[in-house]
Amino acid sequence: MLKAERHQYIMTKLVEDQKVVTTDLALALDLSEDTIRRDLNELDSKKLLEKVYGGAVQVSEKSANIFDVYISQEEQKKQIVRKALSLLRDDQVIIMSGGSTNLVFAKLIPADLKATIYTYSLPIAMQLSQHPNIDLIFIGGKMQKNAMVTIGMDVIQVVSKIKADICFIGASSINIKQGLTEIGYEISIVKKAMIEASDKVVSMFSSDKLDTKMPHGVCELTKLNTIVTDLDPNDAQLEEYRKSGVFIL
Amino acid sequence: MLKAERHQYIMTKLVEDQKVVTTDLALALDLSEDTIRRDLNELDSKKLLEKVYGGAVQVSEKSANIFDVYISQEEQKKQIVRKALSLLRDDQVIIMSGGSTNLVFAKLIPADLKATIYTYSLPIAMQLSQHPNIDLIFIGGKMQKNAMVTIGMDVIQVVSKIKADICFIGASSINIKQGLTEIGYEISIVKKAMIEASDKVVSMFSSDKLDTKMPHGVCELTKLNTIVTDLDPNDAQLEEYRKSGVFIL
DNA sequence: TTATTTATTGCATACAAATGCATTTTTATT
DNA sequence: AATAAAAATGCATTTGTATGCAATAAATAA
Repeated sequence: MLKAERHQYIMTKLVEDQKVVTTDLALALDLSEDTIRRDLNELDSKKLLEKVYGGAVQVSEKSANIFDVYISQEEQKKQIVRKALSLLRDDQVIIMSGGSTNLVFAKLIPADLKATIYTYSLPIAMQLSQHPNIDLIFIGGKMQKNAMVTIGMDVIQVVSKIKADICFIGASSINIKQGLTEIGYEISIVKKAMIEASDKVVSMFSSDKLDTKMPHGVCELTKLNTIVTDLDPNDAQLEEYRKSGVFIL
Repeated sequence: MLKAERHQYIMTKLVEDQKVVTTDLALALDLSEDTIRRDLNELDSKKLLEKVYGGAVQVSEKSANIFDVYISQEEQKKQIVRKALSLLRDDQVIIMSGGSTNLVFAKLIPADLKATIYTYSLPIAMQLSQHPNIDLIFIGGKMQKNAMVTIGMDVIQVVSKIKADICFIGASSINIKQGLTEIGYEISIVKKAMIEASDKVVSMFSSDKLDTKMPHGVCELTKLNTIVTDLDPNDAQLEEYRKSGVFIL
């Protein structure tokens, strides 16, 4: 009896009885329990069943929701993005980068805003697809799976053809000298293209990103029209940024 | 009796009665109260119920998430797609359309499969972005927000340049004369392009789609290599489809 | 074909999990 | 505060599991 046959038998039995017991299978198939256990582990790793102590059961119905995106310090981020809502106007063409701050922003966009939004972030697109009045365009390409954004030349090509009124760029790091910097090269390129494509550039980030740097430059501070943080615009921490001429919300 | 079964029993009982009592369960399952308590504590730590003095009660309804995608008759769909898993091979280039059946399929793709998958469905991309070994390419364009898929010329252009080994197409309707048909014109066009781009065409759908029609044609039955339904391949309902030469899984 | 490698299987052994019982601690109720 | 029920804790026993190893079967190369 081939292994594949055995697996088929086990899966059939599992559907019939909702469960299988290691010892029963060993008896029925005339094999050692070891072999059965190895089979069950193999099927488990393929997510075809769930191995449990003594046998296996069908894959659990609940299937943990993949679509839950955890947002750290959501309250703080809400405070930031609420300020940025004042920058929105009807009929704008908007580009949004990824990042959890932008995701929170997307959640809070008023239901009556009519606008066209380009994004390359999967969670942001999911969020905006719930919005009744937004024309949503997803910028396709190869997915960077952990960040759930598309990257690469396809993205650059599309972005560079957009003529947007405003773009909202998340920030990994920002400081006076280098301006915006990113940990990933590819993301930095995409953000450069976003900035070129937009009349107005807004960056939202929490204050712990201030005065930090990453390897890949995105743009000088002077390219930014507006930055939005959790701090009061007059906060001492923002002194140098104020001097650079960027508008602080 | 496996522990998993017991937990299942407890959860069922909990839904029926809104509560469970330690001593009753011990009696009903013929186990010591200690074991029941350990079970209840375990389920509590998994947030599946709330342990209280003397037993356990239901956990308060968890908040509905925007990202929750409701799948009707998920069990039936699982049965369908499980059959289709046998069509997957390492190193295939795959195109997947949208639809909840395909979403269920995406969930069940074994973790060790290495493949490249193109899709234009947001939920499917979210799902596949969790998969460790799949190269995922999202096909961008204007979002059709209710279906959470991209549509339009951008999609067609990308799809028509793909050379795929296999495509998985959801079906709105299928019948002998017209073959696959769709309610939306744009989706029908995209699906046509998918079929052209793929060596092998697979369509998965539940049997209630059989012998129904929609306004926009996608393809004749003969263009399909394989169809997968919840029915047994030899079911009388599939008689005419068998005659058409399409392989039925 | 034969030789070599690789995968599969069963066994022995050490290890971990599950369970019930006795005992102590905690909790709810009067 | 007193009491009875429930829960926690430590322990012994049973049962299931992981691991290395050897024998065998299957696949691949020469």
